Amino acid sequence: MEKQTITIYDVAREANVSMATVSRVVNGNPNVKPVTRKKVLEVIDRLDYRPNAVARGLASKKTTTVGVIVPDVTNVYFSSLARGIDDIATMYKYNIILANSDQNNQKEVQVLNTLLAKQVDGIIYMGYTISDEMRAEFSRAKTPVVLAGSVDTDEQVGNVNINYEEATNEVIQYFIKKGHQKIAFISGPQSEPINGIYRLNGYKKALKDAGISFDSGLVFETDYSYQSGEKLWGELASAGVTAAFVGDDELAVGVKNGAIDHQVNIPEDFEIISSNNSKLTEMARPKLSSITQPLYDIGAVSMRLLTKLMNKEEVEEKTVILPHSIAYRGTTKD
Amino acid sequence: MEKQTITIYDVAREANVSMATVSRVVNGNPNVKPVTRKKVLEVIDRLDYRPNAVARGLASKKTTTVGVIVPDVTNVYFSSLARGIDDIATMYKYNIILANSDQNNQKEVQVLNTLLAKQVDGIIYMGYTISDEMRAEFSRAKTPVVLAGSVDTDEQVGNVNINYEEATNEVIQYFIKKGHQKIAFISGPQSEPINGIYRLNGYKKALKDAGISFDSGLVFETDYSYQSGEKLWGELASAGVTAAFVGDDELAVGVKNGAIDHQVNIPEDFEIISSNNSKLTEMARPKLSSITQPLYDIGAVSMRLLTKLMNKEEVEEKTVILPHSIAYRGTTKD
DNA sequence: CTGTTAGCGCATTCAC
DNA sequence: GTGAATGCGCTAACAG
Repeated sequence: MEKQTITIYDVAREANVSMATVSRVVNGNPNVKPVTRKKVLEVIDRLDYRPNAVARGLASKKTTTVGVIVPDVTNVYFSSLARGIDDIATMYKYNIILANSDQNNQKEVQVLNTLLAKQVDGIIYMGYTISDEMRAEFSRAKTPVVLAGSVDTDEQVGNVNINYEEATNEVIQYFIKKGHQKIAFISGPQSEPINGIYRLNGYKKALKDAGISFDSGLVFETDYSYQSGEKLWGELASAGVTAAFVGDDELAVGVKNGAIDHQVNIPEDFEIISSNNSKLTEMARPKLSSITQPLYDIGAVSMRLLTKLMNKEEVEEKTVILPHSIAYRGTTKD
Repeated sequence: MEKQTITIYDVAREANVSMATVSRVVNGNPNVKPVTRKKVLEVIDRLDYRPNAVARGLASKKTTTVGVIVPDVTNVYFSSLARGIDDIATMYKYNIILANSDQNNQKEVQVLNTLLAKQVDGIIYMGYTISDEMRAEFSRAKTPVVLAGSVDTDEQVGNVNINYEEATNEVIQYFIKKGHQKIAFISGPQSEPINGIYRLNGYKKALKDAGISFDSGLVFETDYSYQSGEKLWGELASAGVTAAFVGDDELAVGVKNGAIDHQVNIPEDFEIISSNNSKLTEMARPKLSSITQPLYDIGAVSMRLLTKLMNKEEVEEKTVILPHSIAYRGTTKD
C-alpha cells in the first residue's frame, strides 16, 4: 500500500557490500576504495536512495536542525534576522525550525520544550526580553543557545548585537547639537533591557553631558506596533517635542505618519531618527533617518556563532558587538 | 561527560512498569489504569522526562513537522502567509521547517530533497511559479503538498488562492469607469501564471469589454523589488499612463514613491491599486488602495488543508479560492 | 578497506 | 490493563 521506502539495506544488497560501506560513502568517509564507492553511488542513483535523516539523527544524536524562536516573522526586523540565519544555516547544512512566540512567556517555554524534544542541535532566540523562566531553561539545557539582537543581563549564552547605548547616545547628541531641547524617547516596553537600560541610558547620558535635565515626561513607552506610533502625535505635541528617537522602524513610520496626518512638517518642525534601518526606512516618504544596524548580519553572525558552539569549538568571546552608524535621510534636517 | 538524557526506560524502571505502559500514558492511550497512569506521570514529572521526538519519529514514521518553502521571508507578503501557517501548525501540534528558496530552481529542488530526507509529514510551497522539476518531484513524492498563494496549471496538489483574474478585472473596470484610457499593468515576471495568465487575462478582459484595445506597451514586467518600482516612473510617464495596477505591495510602494519623487500628484494625476493588502498599504502615504487578499488566512487555510491531507481525510476539493475585495484608500480618487 | 554487531529511544503487535 | 519482544533506518565501534 504505502510506497515502500528504500533503505540503506537495499542499497547494500544491490551493490553487494555491507550497509556499513554504504553508510561510509553516503557520509563521505574516505576509507572506501574508489571502485567500491563508484559502484555504491551508482546503485544509490539507480534506486534513488535518500538517507533517512530521522534514523540518522537517532543514531548519531545530531539532527542538523536548529530552532529559531522569534516574536513575529511578520515584523521586518525579525524576518531580516531570520533571513541571515537561514542563509548561514543552509551554508552549514542546517535547517531551521521557525517558531513564533508573540513574546508570550508561556508560548516561548512551550516552544522551547518542543524544540528540545525534537533534539535540535542549537537554538537561536530573538525577542527583546528574556524571562527568568526562559533563562532557567536555557542554562539547564545542554543545547547551545545564541541570542540574536537580544541582550541578556547575565550573559551566559552567546549573543550578537550592536551597542544600543552608544548608538542612542549618538542620536541624541546629534539632536542636541541641532539645538533641540525637548527630545522624545519612544520605545517598546521599558521592561526590556534594550529599551529600559541600554537605550535609555544612552539617552540620559547625552542629555546629562549637555546639561539638559532628564524629563520622564518625554519618555514614551509603547508596544512595537505601527498603530501605536500613529496614535502618538497628540501626546508628543502636548509635550512640545521637536525631535524623537524611535526604537523600532514600524513604530517610527507610525510616528511619522501620525505627525504628517496632523499637518506637521517633517523634518522642518519635527525630526525623527529610527533604529533598525530595515527596508521600511527607504520606503517611507520622507525616508526615515535611522541608526544602521546590519540586520542580516546579526542573524548571519548569530548562526555562525551557533555552529561553532554546536561544534564545540573554542569561542573566544560569546558576546559579539557589530558596528553601527547613523544614516541621515529625510526625517532629519540638513 | 555528556548530560545523560533520561529515557522512557528510566521512567519505566522508576515507576515499576514496562516501557510499553509509559509509552501509553505519554501518548494518551486510554488503556491504562488511572492509578498506574498517575504513578507514571508522577515519575515523568520528577525525572523531568521529555520524549525524544526523533526516536518517536523513527518508530512511528511521523515527525509532526512540515516543510515550508518560501522565496524570501523578508517580503511581507510571504511572512504574512508564513505566520498564518505557523499558527495553525502550532494549533495542530506541528512544527515548521522554514526554507528560503530565492525562487531559485536549483535551490528549491535542493531544499525539497533535504525536507523529504528529514521525513516531513507535509510540505507547503510558496512561490509564484512551479518549475517542471518541482512539479515532477511533487508528484513523485508521497508526501502531501499544498501551494499557498501559488497556482499550478495542472492542479494535482492542494492549493489556496484568491481569484486573481477576477480581482484584477475588477480593478481595471474601476479604472475604466473613472475614465482612464491608458492603464498600466505592472507585475513580476510574466512567466509566472499568476501574472502572465490570470492577472493579465483579467486586465485584457476588462479592456475588451470596454472596447479599449490592448497595448502591450502598457504592460511592465519587473522583478518584485521595491527598487524596480521606484525606477519605473520614467517609463510610465513616457507611455502616458494615468493609472496602474500593480501586482505586489513593495513594488507598488516603489511605483508610488518614484512618481512622487518626480512631483506627480497622487491620486490626482496618477492612480494606483496594489494587490496584496499587506500592512505596507497602511504604512504608505498616501495609503495604497489595494485588492484585499486575506494573507494570513491563505496561510492558515493552506496549513489546515495540509493537516487533512496528512491525516488522509477525505478532501472534497483540493483547490480553494478565498474571497477578495478592493480597499480604496489614498492612491485612488473619490 | 570492509563487514559484523550493537544500540539510539520509542511505538507497536502479540501474548498474558 | 500490562509486559515482552521486534524493528524503525542508520551510525559507530570493533574486528579482520
